[in-house]
Amino acid sequence: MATTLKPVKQDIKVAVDNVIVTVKDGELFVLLIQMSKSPYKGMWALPGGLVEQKETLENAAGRFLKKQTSVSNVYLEQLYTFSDISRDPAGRVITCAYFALVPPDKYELQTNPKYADAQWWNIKKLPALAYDHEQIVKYGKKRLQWKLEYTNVAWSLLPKEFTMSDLQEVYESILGESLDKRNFRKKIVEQKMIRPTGKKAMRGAHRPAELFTFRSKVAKIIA
Amino acid sequence: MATTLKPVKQDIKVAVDNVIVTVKDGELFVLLIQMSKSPYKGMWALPGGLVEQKETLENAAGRFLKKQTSVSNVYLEQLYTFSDISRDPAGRVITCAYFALVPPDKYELQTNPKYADAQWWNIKKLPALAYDHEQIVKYGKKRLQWKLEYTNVAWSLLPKEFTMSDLQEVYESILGESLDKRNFRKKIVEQKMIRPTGKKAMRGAHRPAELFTFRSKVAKIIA
DNA sequence: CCAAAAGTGTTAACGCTACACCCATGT
DNA sequence: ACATGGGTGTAGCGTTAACACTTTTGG
Repeated sequence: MATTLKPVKQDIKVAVDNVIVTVKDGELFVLLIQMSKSPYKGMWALPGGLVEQKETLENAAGRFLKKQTSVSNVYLEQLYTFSDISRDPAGRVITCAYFALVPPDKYELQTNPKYADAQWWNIKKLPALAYDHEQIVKYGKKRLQWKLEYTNVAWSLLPKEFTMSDLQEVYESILGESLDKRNFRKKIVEQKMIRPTGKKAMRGAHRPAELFTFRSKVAKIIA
Repeated sequence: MATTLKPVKQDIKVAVDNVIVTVKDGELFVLLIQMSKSPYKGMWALPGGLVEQKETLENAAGRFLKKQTSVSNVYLEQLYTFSDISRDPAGRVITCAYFALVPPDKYELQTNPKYADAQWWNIKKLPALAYDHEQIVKYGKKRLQWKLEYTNVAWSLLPKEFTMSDLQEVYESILGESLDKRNFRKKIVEQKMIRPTGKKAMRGAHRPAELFTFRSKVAKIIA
């Protein structure tokens, strides 16, 4: 690489955008903010913004994540860097997309005065998005599906303790298909990702379900 | 994303670096250039450089690839964007790494006066690399191994016509393990990636081998 | 005729899929 | 007692992995 940094006429701004995902009621949701200024006033977009001079892309993504959801210590992964020349009408901006997985018991949406609104949107029913954000969301969804099959990322979308059905629901909502209960349990048990807590979940007029917890909250390849 | 482009004090340079890979004699090779200026004078590094104001990252990667190898129309994929604050001692530079697969019959190394030298290095015996380039090469190698198993990228590393053994050699050198001849052929034939040309390769004192060619030179997921 | 790589099938183990009934609880 | 979700086993099928000999050429 030849970054001899003689006066170069490069003036490209660097941003990050987060695809923040959670699962509620068996459906996948993405966090979007509503833009309050033109040219995309009123439209929805991924939360993000410019990187600061002295922070890494990952730090920037974490910073914006915290600003919107007040969570930290969640799964955060770089997705892809988008660089179309006219992706931002306001100037030359490239954006590095991250995706974050937020468990349903943890987040609290922040009302940021800078944006008109912030809301979870069902990923199947998204509004029109600003910039190239529709493309980014699609990319993120696909990556999540891959990750789910080959790693233990699912832990990032569940509370500390959960039932086998909760876990299966997460898989089904991400993969978009229903799975066989017995085969699912068998696969999960074989992988040794989770451990029974001994406790039971009493959730209504039926047999209580065993509660599990993840053995390790570190990303691991299980395939 | 809030790129309202009010005067921001962001001054981050954006570069690309290429992990250009080929296979020769059953071994994986990476193209490195030798730096002619301090602070890394004499050390080896990945070919790359700053992105121009009006080009995408992918275009920039293609441009540097062509400069070094005089090839175009080869497989080129974005790897990851590296952004450590002090990864470049000369200033704040983030780099988007790409990897390129070059077939052995196609390239011609360009002698670029800007660099002391450019050479193929066996990936198992790399010299000390400048910047964070060792990390980038490792990352690229891992990605290539994944891609090989789930897609038909191998076409990018072979000449138009090749024998089954040539193909197997590519797989073995990337995966770093030897494969069973019969099972390998069976798998490849089932995947329908290749087609016999009817021709034979006469390469010495042994039975001639059938020559094959790829049906499609477009990246496809085959798993 | 000898050396060298090409080409070819079968079997056993394993993993994946499909599938139906009983259990524990609240009302 | 009934409605609701929780929990369990097995058999068939397809896929993968292991394994050795014959063929065709050049020297």
